[in-house]
Amino acid sequence: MHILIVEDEAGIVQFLKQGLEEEGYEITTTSDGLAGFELTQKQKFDLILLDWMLPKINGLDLCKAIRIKDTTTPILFLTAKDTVLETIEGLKAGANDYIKKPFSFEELIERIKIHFRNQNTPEILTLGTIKINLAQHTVCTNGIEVSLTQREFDLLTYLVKNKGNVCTRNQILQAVWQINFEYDTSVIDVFMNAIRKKLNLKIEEDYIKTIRGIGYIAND
Amino acid sequence: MHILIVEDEAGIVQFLKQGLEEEGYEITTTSDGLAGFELTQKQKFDLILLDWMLPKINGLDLCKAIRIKDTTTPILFLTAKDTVLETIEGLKAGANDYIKKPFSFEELIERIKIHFRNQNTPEILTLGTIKINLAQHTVCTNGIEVSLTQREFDLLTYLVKNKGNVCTRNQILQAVWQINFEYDTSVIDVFMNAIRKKLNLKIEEDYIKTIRGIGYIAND
DNA sequence: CATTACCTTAAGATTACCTTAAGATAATAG
DNA sequence: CTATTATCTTAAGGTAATCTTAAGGTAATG
Repeated sequence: MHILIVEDEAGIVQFLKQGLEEEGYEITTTSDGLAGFELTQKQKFDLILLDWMLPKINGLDLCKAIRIKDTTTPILFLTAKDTVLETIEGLKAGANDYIKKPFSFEELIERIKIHFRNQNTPEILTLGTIKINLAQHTVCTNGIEVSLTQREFDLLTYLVKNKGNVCTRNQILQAVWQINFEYDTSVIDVFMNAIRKKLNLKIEEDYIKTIRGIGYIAND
Repeated sequence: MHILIVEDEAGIVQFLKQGLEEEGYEITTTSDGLAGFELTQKQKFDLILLDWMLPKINGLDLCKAIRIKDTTTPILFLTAKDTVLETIEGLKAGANDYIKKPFSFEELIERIKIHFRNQNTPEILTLGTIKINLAQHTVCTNGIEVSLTQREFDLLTYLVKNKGNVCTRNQILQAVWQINFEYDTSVIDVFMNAIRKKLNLKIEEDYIKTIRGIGYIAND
């Protein structure tokens, strides 16, 4: 679990980083809002801790900016601005929690954990007659096991997890290949081809549809 | 959205029920923990507000009991027990938030909304009987799916997003074609034609009207 | 009635995707 | 540590969908 901390007071950063690392989280820190924003656009974090008063872009605006593209990553304010109005403003900006300084580290941990609690995705994903068993790392179509390579498996899983929504090529590259920038490659095509072959999907057969110019979509 | 309130102080119940109903939520209330538990086993709520001190079963135990079978429904504590230790205990029992009395009703609303935020009602744009589903990248007219190409889709989406406002040809070129300078082309016409054909729009039919000399306007 | 803007169609150009194969890399076994 | 194998990535040719251009027709405007 990778947490981004955007905070400019070195002491607090140090305190948080150390404490959270002891809890087993991977931590990235930055001290100004602009750098924080750029980080969030380049890579995906599992959770973001935000101070309100920050150089360049303040926490509130940063929160809003992140939420334009990303509506799911939990954002927790951690700030000395403690009035009700400020709290409401923070939450309205898209934050998931608003914790006032001074705070109990123990409580912070618990409030962070809330957001990781229900990330245990079901063990078996389905797409029509295709079954993906995440625990066993196996894929069956019509009851017959099909052997997929790692990348094939990851790609298929990603599409199925986002069943019903278009996945853009860039989103796929980010999620499956961890390539974070605009990049001209045709790997996706090659793997889509492999998957379709192994699962006997015709292109017209709509379990996985190509959306020209955008990406792909999985659907039962 | 259906909220269960488990709280034994009649005044608070009344206050919450009324306020939340005004916000458009459906409210069920009960004043003791056991009844609350039985309700949760019988029906599914979208969110649960819990007091700590309750007759028969206290809020903490109730929370744990609910979490045995149901790990997803958001549970919010709303209690006068305000120490850090109690907060942590509440969160560890499986609650999603812990709000201390006295609380601001406005803040409560925001903290409730957090949990409904990503119940992603798919973003659907409409224009009369035409529905555009952005996530699925599909367009339906009178319930029948119509297949549009990328450009057609972008153009239609742009017009519908600006429903009620005239879009000039230059604005359209900028938004859909990323052409930023005065440019003599008739692509727009070609695509408008294609869209109208595919969606069975007559020119007199006013979902999309031509504003001669200016551009186009979409309207229900 | 002349002019202008828009509609419509079709053909050529372009782009995106599919497919295959070969070279590069990583994992595994000898 | 090297050989072998499996997997990943790059590259390139083919194909089909899509986009753009262009040109003739039609309706609106003054």
